[in-house]
Amino acid sequence: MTDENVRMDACVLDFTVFSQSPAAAVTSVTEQNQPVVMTSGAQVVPVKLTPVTRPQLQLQPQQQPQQSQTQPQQQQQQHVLLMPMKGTAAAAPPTTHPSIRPPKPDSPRARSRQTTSEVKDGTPKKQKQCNCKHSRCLKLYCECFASGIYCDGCNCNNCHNNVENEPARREAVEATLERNPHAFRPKIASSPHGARDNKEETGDGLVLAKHNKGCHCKKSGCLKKYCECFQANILCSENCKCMDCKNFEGSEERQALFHGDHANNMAYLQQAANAAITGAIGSSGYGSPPVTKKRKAQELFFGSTLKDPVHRHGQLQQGNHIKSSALPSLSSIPGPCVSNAATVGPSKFTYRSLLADLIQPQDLKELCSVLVVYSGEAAKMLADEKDASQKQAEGQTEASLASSTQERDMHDCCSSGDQGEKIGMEESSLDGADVSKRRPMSPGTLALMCDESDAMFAAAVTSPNDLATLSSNTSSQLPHGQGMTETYGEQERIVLTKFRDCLNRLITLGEIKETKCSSMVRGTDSVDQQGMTGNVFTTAETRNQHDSFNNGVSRSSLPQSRTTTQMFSAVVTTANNTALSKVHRPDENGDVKPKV
DNA sequence: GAGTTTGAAACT
DNA sequence: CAGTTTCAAACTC
Repeated sequence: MTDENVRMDACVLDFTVFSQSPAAAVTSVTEQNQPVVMTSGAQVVPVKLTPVTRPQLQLQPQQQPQQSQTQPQQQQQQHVLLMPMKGTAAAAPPTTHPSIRPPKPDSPRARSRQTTSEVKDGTPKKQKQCNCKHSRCLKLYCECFASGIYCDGCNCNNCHNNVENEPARREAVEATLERNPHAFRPKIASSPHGARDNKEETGDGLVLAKHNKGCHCKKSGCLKKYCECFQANILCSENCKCMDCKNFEGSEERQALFHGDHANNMAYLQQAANAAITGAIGSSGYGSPPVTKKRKAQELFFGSTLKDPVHRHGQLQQGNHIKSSALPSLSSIPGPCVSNAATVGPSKFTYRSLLADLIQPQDLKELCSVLVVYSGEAAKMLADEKDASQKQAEGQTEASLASSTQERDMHDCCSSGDQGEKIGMEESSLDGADVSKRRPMSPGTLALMCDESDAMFAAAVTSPNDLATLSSNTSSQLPHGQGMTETYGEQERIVLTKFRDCLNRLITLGEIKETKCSSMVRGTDSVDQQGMTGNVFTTAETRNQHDSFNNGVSRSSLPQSRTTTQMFSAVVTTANNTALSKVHRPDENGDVKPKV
């Protein structure tokens, strides 16, 4: 038995850490400093669960030799069964970062079901329970077992996935791992480190992770939850061996499925899915009595008509390309593209994010600028409050020097082609005496200021004066010494608070838009699909409503970012009345007023 | 709620 | 490794 690593997650066991050094001891703790049990062999690991998870299970004392701390009873916890790994570190998936790891289904079948069943409309719901009858919940058929947790309150028969049958369960774990050392590893590659490489947000909010093994769907078109990819809300990838796949970006069937209000139009959506699948099957001939259900049938379609039955997914664009020969409406969609109403055509559904026309790149830029300004203001405020006398003692010379230094730093940072590397280089280079000569900005501020493209930032800060003022406001007011960390914390708190306000407003806008869209879908049987195409707010009614957010100004006369801009402005206004009311705001003098 | 469909897992 | 069977969830009626 080799060592294995497990990282605690708020809800489920994250097997991605198996990629870490096998010898590395697990040192993770829960938010409540709950230790992670880390030994060889199958283990019982206490895991703090989110409120949606199951009630706490009893631990076998002998199985938690390192668990010396008493679990707080008020905390709902789940004991995740650590699976023995047999030297699988080499083939482990990318590592993840706890802070940015997205909600990830360890097993698409198991985890995504949990996710979707637990949280709906923001209301936590009880975790799905298995109904195993013949597997004793000791095979991967069992969601609980596959998820590495004990069955608890399930509807299973002859369940052995519990503490009482821990030996049997352990055997089953080992047997499973013997068959497939990666059995308990996440099937969805969702490494944050590689997030920018293999994951990205599509226009409709879909996360482009990859299923490690890929699905093998034949009949569902990968548009039903039978499909692990679909269930995990990811697109099929080149790893998939699915037939007649419609779960690729640009797929109008998929867009039709996702279009509209997910929660309130499931029947509609499913009907759309069925129509899409049925239509595709009919056109492809797959729906006709198949000679065999096996994949040999693929060969019948190869080159015969329209379908590449194997690799017909968006990433490869193979299927899209082939299918487009029969679907001219899609033929103009180049590569992995975001759906475009103009190219899809007036009679086709096209899904777009409800926020698609609310958020523009320049809005993000402006938001960053606003937050940077707030960061500077916060620093200034704190500096004034905490260290007024000290700052005066230090004199203006040093402050000026630091300001100019910081200005240069920021400019260098933001002029760099690779901001991330630049930051890293700066951080590493500041290990020595250099660090004492500079006044580093708050990490959050640095991230805000540097984690955006040069062009965006340059556009946000339209003049060198702005840049200088920003940088000086951001850091030059900071006192030296131990107050720095405290200041950073407060600085980041304020910035994050403002950012949260922005997101809340964005959510509100999206919800309103969503409500309008869904009512549109439900309210009429003859939905103008053209109106639904590309922009869910292209009907007169919704446009008018949307315009209400623009203070009555005709949307056609507005930049599309207007709503977001107003949102940011509202945040600024709010902040003026709250946390930063005491702060001398540069924009009051018109110097560093955010471009919002 | 029963029956069917589906595809992953398990098995041969 | 491919084909077949088993299994439980998803889905349909």
